[in-house]
Amino acid sequence: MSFNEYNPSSIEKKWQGIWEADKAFEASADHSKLKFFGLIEFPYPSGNGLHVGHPRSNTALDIICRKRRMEGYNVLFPMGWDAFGLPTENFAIKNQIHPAIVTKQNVDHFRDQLKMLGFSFDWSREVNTTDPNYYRWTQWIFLQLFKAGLAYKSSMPINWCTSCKVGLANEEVVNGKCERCGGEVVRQVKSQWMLKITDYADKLIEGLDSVNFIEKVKIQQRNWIGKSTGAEVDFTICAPANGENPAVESKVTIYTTRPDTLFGATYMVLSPEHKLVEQLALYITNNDQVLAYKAEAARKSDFERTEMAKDKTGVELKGIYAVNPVDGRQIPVWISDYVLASYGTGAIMAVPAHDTRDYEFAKTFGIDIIEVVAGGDISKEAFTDIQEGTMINSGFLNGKTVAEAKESIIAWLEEKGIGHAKVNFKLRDWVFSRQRYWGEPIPLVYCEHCGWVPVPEDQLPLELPAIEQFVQTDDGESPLTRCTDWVNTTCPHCGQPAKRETDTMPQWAGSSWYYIRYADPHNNTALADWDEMNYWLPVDWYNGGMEHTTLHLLYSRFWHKFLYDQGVVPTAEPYAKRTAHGMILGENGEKMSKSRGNVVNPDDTVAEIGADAFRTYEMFMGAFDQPIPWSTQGARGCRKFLDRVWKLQEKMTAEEEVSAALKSKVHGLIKKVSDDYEKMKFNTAIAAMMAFINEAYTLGSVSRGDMRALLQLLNPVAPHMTEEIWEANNLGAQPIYKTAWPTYDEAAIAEAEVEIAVQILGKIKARIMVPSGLDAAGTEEFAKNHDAVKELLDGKTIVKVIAVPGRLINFIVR
RNA sequence: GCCGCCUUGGUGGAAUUGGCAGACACAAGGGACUUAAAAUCCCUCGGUGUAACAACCGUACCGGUUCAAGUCCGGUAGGCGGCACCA
Repeated sequence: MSFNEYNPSSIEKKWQGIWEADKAFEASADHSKLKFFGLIEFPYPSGNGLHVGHPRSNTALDIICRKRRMEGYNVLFPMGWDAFGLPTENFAIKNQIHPAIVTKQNVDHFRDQLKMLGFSFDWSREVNTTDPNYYRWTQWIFLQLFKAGLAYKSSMPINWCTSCKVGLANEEVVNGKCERCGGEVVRQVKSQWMLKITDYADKLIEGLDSVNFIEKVKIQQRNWIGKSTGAEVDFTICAPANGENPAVESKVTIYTTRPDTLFGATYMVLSPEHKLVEQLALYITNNDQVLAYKAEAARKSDFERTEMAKDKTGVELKGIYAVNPVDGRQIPVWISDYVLASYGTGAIMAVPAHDTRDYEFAKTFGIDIIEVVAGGDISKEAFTDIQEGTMINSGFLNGKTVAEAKESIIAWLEEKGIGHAKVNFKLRDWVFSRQRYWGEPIPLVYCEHCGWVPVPEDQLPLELPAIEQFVQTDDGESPLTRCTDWVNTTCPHCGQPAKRETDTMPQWAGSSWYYIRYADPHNNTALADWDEMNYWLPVDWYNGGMEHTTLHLLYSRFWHKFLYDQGVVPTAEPYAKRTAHGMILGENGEKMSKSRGNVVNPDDTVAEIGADAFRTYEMFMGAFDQPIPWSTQGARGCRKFLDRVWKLQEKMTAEEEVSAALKSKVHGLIKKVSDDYEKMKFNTAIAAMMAFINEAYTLGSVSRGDMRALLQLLNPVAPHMTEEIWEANNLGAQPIYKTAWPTYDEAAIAEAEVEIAVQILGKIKARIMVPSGLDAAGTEEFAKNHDAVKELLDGKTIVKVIAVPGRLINFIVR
């Protein structure tokens, strides 16, 4: 019998055709079967096409899903397109093409590339966020948020990208620059739609306890939400500062996490934007200075503010003072931009002895430092330890620990009615407006009489009007404002003339719920049928990039939890399990980018070594969760491995069963590969298969049974060539993907003999073969009677023996 | 500054979680086949050392626990990621 050369391109096309014709990977409607919903982040179809990073995540979950199907699960492994967004719109502006056309071209290209790689996606459930039948439900969800009071319009200062001319969420600002274009971000007051994600802060933290996310993701989400417990305390502010009876008294509430240090508060700081600064302007004797400082602070971008974090600046509000409520002491009031208007109450009590920032500030401006927790050396630095230390100089708190003092002072404040325990979060509400064309229109109408009125649900989708000019207006408004035919409408409530909202939703909108749509992608009456959601949700395994931890992953958890509270979805969490892949770097070890010229194109690699070898290398190159540089040579090595698998056909005997010579190896391999796939240790699974192949070549032959096991195990990684070998040699009536995942017999794994190390005083002196299955006593007995060991122990007195069955024996001698 | 992770041959990485460090590859060197090259196959491949063994050293560095440490504990240095004046 002679064999053809391994020719990936024809084999891969052939099997992709068969899978498509057979609808091999479509999820079944049979809800009686156990389900498995595997998900990878659907890509943004950029004009550059797929890069080698995409297939890392895709192949990993493709392996898991192919294995699950063979294990008998009803598997849903869908794919779609997160297609709204800026790059497409910018490309459209530059080239005078409608973004919808660009999107279609890009999607077609991406789809071809993904199909080329042989992923077992259920293409019948493909979704596209720019499809009106899809974004109809994105709009519908927004309306539910609006009706529930979680969407509001606000003219708070927002992050404004000077280059994209678009408002950004906090999450989209990286080092003071726009996450997308790298442009300068400044604070600008704009009227924007906001979503109250802060209402879900606690639920988003608590929910983490119920899901199986990698720890890193949980930690990052918790830090981002930034829950802190402390107290709000009312201080009285008096003016003028001279005279026995102040003309004005007003109340300022401060937030602190250290109410225990109240006796150490020697001054107060307001953020420059604090409203009291304006209200008391009349009494502030150095108001010119104050106004100048405010103007300077406002001019600084957030980035500049952070850059200057080390040097504390500020201005004392002369002419007024605050009263420390705990002892009636008069303390000065300052404004400084180290106090943020957007966190807590925008005002703090400053305790320089026990807060590093306050300490720096006090040192700079020569303000009193009063130690109230003993244990540090406040002449050198602030003492901020809360575990150690005893209260001093603190009246009724003296002698208590920090924790005890906290409790007492809060009780005292509550009794006096001037303070209470308070929880704060770093998480900010989500800026949901974009002054852009290529996004979902926000389905609201503004009516002079009725205010903001939702577009009636039966009128959804509210489609994007066809326009020709996609650039923003000169004052940074959405291009939709030019489309007066569309903007001018009637109020759905009172019927009078009204205007549509021209802002669109951010890219995160469509991706916040797409996994739900996969359960029932063609539904025209609901975002998905309840029974379908009830069967498929939650997503059993979601793999993606760490960069989405505080963006997409948090946003979609928020939407899901809201929908759950509304009774729209059946589960409290969207994703049962979350894993993350490491980034693939260029061959020079740097991040792949066009400007660095180190981008590897999957098309070229697949043309050279085939999709199966490409997939194998993506999984073999290193630990799945670590960043790894690409190596063209390494990829070729994986092709060599598949060549050797291919040529193993020539070494196949007529024996149908697993061969006696390889029996323990085959069973061991089944166990190893099965376990490793589940742990995403694809590199060691493939290494084990390579070792098995090497063993088979050394032996000179394999049985048909040996080959079956190997091909089944390798199939999820290299699905095309394994099917081809299987079919060409009639190894089964069914293709591999319809066979059951191989099982192993634990007893069969054991070899007759195993090599163990013999140590004397912990140093390896010899290696001996011992019968397998011996316990510690048996191993010791056997070893002591072994000639080589006898020789080693000759003339020595054994003090102690440690035997680890199957591994080693250690003689402690004198 | 805070939180988290990491550091093993020339390179990517293994090591059943405390039990034979360097699996499996890549690169390199040598050999076979070939007129030659490619492909393929075989051998060598942490360091010192030896004719070859032996022996000794070796998982960033210093110290500790243990019969036994890449793995656990304490400290130091370097790198990566996230947050960053959040009171």
